[in-house]
Amino acid sequence: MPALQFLLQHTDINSPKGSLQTKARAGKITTDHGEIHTPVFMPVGTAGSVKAVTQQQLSNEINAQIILGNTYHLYLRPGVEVLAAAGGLHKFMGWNKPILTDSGGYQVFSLATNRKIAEEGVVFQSHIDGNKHLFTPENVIDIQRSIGADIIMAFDECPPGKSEYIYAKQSMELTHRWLERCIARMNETEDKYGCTQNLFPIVQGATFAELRKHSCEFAASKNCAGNAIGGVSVGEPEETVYEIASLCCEYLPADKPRYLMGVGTPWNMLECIGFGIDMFDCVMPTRNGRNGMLFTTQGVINIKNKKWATDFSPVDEGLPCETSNYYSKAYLRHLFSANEILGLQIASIHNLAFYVWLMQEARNHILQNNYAAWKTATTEIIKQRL
RNA sequence: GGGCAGUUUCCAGAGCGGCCAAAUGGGGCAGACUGUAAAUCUGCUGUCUUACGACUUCGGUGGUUCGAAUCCACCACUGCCCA
Repeated sequence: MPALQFLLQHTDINSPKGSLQTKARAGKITTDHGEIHTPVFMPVGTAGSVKAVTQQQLSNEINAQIILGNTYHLYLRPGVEVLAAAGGLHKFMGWNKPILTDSGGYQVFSLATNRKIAEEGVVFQSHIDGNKHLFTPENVIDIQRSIGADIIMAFDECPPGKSEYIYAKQSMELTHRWLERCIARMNETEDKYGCTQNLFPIVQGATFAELRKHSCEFAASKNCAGNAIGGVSVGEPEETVYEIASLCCEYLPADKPRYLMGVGTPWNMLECIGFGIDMFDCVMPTRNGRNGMLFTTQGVINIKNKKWATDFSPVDEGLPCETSNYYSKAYLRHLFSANEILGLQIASIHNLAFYVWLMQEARNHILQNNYAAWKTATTEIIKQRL
């Protein structure tokens, strides 16, 4: 019995006749750690930290509703024992809102040179010390139980976007068998720390419509609290991501939240909201922020460029974020030039605030029945290079 | 006044007769980054040219040599030491 509830509050389908329509939805997810209004962007806090950002900033300034952690990273460091002794990741890191943990499936992809996949599971070579570790659907569930995540991701294989059909099919089938083992493990283990934990299956199938459809139907048949679409934005063109997301939304249940994993750019998210996606996560606002790329209400800025050296206007005046309003572009560029840590912090806070704000705006416009028009106009602005 | 060391492309600094438009680092300029092995990575950085290539550079002047950033002479600066 999942404690996670999804209330579908409004769909763009209800827009007045004759107006542009999409399949965008506004909803509310309720977990034991609080509510999540969708569409939502979830900042990535891989190793129990959203890089360069404090929990207070996440909560108060960025208005993050939920963050991610990563099974693989947290398992390696600090390890399950420390997390269990702390009473779970929420207490350990001081974050009282919902947490979603990725299963380590993405590391099957990103650490491809250091792992070996088999039916039983995946043997990883730690990127930290080279030690070998076995991940199975069962122990990945156990680890995520110990982390204490509100939303637990099934263990999957995330194949490259350009995978051949045969490989994609076999990989998807393996992911499906692993899903059944994850579900079985969930059923035979208890929630930890007094809060309900909910498993989300992950749809795979690479770029093949037939496989994606089948994978969606398979995931849907498990009747989990929500469903995720994986294996996107892993090397395939943007248009392909849209096709997959759009297709999957047709086959994933409408009364459950849909999570598009690892996506993406601000305009990627706006597009996919239009297909009926509710949840996103991506390292882009933090990683690209640390590398000098700022997403703003006016467009994209490379703050390292000399053109900003004497631009004393705020990083982003159009955003309701104190940090974005307070510091100037010239100052932030200086911090990057001088290799000052504060620069990474400001850029990360700003980008995350922008992502979260963008989702709030999207939600507002869905509720106002004018999402399509707003999306088109907004995309054109925020996509341009300044 | 005497002795020694040095003067290289934006900076620091290699090079000590041809493979040098000149290592390396810094700085500068630009690009990449999508469930984080990333405060990272990749280009470019004398002029002209899409490129091939051509042209002008290594304190100044003059020499030696087929050929000089590299050798010689003088000059100009700079640093250290002795008076």
